[in-house]
Amino acid sequence: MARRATAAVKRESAVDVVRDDKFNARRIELAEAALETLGELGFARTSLREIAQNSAFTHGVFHYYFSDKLDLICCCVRHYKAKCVTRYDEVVATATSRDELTEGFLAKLAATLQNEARMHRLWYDLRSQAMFEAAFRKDVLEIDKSLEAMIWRIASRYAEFGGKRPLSSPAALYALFDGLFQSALLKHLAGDKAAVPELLDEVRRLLPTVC
Amino acid sequence: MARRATAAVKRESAVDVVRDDKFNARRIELAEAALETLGELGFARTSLREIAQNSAFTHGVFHYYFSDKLDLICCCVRHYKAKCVTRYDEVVATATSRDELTEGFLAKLAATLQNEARMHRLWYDLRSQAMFEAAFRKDVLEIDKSLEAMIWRIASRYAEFGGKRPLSSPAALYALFDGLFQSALLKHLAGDKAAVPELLDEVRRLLPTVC
DNA sequence: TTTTTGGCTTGACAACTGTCAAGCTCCGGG
DNA sequence: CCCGGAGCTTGACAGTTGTCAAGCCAAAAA
Repeated sequence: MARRATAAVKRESAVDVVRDDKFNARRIELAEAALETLGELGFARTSLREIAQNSAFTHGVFHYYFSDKLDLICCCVRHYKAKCVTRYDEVVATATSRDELTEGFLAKLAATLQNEARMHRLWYDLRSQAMFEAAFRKDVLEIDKSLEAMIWRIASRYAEFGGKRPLSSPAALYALFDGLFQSALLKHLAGDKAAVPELLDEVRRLLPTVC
Repeated sequence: MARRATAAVKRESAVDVVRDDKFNARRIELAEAALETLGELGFARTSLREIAQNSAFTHGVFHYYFSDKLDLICCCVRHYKAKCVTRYDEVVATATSRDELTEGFLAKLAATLQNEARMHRLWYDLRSQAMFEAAFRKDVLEIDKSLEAMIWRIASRYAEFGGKRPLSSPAALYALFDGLFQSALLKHLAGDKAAVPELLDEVRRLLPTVC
């Protein structure tokens, strides 16, 4: 890990900068591979060797790019964040009416639940891990905040279309939707075909009452 | 595990019944010990030897009383259920007004968050595990249902005092409170002193608007 | 008393874990 | 062309894991 030390040096040469970019790119590549396996097996059952086997590398690389396993997982969490906190922003930006926003949101919600179930169960897994492992807390709390803000943007826009303001706090609103999504995800993974439509119905009914 | 076979036999002698009672009592005793360690370390980091070390027994017993580790954890989950799904029922039964119900509920909520944080983070951990491990799903879904019913009893009683009915579905109501509790728990465990009062404020504000 | 048996311990097993040193390969700069 | 080092692999390490057979001991059964 001499690499991390050079990164701290004030004046880096151009070639060092390039090397650091490559280094970080590989870190992210490895984190992405790790996310795949983590999403498949969950935190408790995922080993470095298993991650490596589902990637183009061998298990030794991870010690070259990460100080230890926690460092890798933290990197995974941070990378995951970037991908998910703007998921609904396009819908918010392009919708021109309440109905359009509603349908766009619901469609994205359903698609997420069906196509990215593994990534989301991992999120819930890691958020639970943060309750035990202090090293995860900072990143997890940050992601939670970002997700809360994302939900708030949707609700605000929705209320705006009706000339109103959301009736509850950002925290309560996020808790509501996150709770519903989590429950639907579990049912969906358990093979409950009704999980997705039930979630959509619930959200469709709820939106006008909270905003 | 010849024991489980005898349990299936139709006509048991009185002595066999006593033996089975002792057997089940010990199972629960071991499950309770396991819950302690699980609440301390979380599912991912808990081994049978660690559980045994925090109990009065040695690691071999667990194979005598449980077919494997999953069997033990399932037993833990089921035992946990019995202890938590009636937590607020006394408050519901004794309250004679909206205010009394509110204050009783909030007090219990705060006490739970402060004194049983470890058991609750374990619940969230195991619920996440259920998204990966099918063996947990049935029990977890059942507990979730029971908890939803518990919240619904509170809300119904609260609404009743106001001569109203809850404004949302049981599922949405549970999602809301569960989401808020989960978020508060994480913040509380992260050392946020404001987590508990913030949760209480939020719930106090929310109750009149949903019921 | 002797025998049996349920309840628990002990110790061993193979597999698996995170970690890391040593060494390989191959590319860029000299 | 050669050489150094970055990037990656290999193999080994010490420790831990779930599992389970063998055996011990006290209490019940004979």
